[in-house]
Amino acid sequence: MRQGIPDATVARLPVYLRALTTLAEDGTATVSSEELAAAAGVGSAKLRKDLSHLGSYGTRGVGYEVEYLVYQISRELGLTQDWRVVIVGVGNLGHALANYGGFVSRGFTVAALLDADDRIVGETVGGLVVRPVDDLEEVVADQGVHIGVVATPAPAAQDVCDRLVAAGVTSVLNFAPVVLLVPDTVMVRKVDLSTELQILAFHEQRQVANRLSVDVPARVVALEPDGGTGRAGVSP
Amino acid sequence: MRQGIPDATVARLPVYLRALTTLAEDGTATVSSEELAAAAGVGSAKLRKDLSHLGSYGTRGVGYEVEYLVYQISRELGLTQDWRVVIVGVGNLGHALANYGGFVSRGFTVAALLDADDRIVGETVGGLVVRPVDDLEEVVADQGVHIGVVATPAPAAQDVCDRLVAAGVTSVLNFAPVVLLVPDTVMVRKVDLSTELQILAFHEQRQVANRLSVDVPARVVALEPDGGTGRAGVSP
DNA sequence: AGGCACTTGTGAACGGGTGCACAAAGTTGA
DNA sequence: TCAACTTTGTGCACCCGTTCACAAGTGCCT
Repeated sequence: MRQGIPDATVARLPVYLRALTTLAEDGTATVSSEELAAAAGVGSAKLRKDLSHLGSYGTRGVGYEVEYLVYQISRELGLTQDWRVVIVGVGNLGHALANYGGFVSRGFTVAALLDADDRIVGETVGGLVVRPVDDLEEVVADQGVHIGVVATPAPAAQDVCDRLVAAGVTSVLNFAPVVLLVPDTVMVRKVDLSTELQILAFHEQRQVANRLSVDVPARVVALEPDGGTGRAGVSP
Repeated sequence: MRQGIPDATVARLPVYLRALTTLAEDGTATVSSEELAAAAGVGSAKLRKDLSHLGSYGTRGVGYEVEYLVYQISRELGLTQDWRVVIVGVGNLGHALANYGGFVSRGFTVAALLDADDRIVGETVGGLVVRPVDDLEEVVADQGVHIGVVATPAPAAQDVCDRLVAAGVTSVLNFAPVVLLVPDTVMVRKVDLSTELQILAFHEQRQVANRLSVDVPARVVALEPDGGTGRAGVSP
């Protein structure tokens, strides 16, 4: 139970945490798995199983104490300690990240902003002065940075990543549209805006296809309980 | 094979597409599953299985023709048509999105930028004049918008989403840190920066714990490395 | 023409995650 | 105290995705 929380569960814990803090702000003291699951947009069984991986923090017949659960999830995610983050690349996205309040409120501290462009270095963004990217190694070492955020243009990303890793960073959040190569001791997560849009486009296209096939003899459509890939009999 | 491409595969197609266009720019004509898989950061077997869902587009003994595969994936993702996108909320993140080149290059057109703040309305961002959020319904209808991007603060997100859906949008990309409720005919994808960081923090924490326990008899794991948040001895 | 080297496409085994359904455990009210 | 009710925690069956391993197909060289 304590041993090894499934990845899928870990990925959902922040969602639960968000829902719980909202509930706490509204003054809710306890919450049932059903309610919390609804707020988080998952099934109640899944939620209970997820939480059971952390321990037995609920009370049968009652539910979960909001504040206590917030603490337990925070602790499990490692949010009770302060993580220092360095953001490399202060373009449009870097600006957004530097000004994003969600970091600080969750126990993350932006240790520094770095950029290779002389025109940006020296500017103040989100309360921090942008420093030259050459300070990378110094910043990571002196400030004890754990997490690197890569928000550079694609061509610079791998190089920046290499330097982060060499300097001792073991987790990287990558916004650049490239696949970063790292030693397997380092964890990389990628966020790609255009990828998300393309996935949406795929489903849009399929929906459109479905809509068009509505007036087609219904026989074929009915077979697929799964909502149907709809592509009934279309041959290329 | 033609019937219903798995979600996991769809999510990877944009990655393959990116790798392929890079290869194409470098003048590569054909590529093996091994090479392409390496460039995309996945296993070669997975890549082949993914591509096999689209059809038999490879040549045994040779590999895949880059340009042809680009076309096939693009078509499957629906990128051969132009999708019109409206971005609601032109704060830091909205700015970044509006200026992001990756949209246009992939067949997405930003139809309009909307914001509720009078101080921002009228500004020109990424070549477009920001319009008041009241124009939402008009924009969606007149411009034939398919996809809505929600980049508003959390409190406004659900309302904006409702209006998008009511106006006819069937896909939503949500950057606000809330779970959007939509009818199940509408598809929502969520991108949450702080969620990603929290997942990294979890793995960081665990790595640190592992490092510490290397030279310690394994039993001691139960100790809290966490610098005394107080609640150490709480028993249920 | 025939063998060799290479690469795709896929059947089959495997593993992890999801959802159901229910027993266990706690609460409330009489 | 006891019975009725609520809600958690979990065993189990199922499903989807991943990985392995290999037969089948293709080009090249002799």
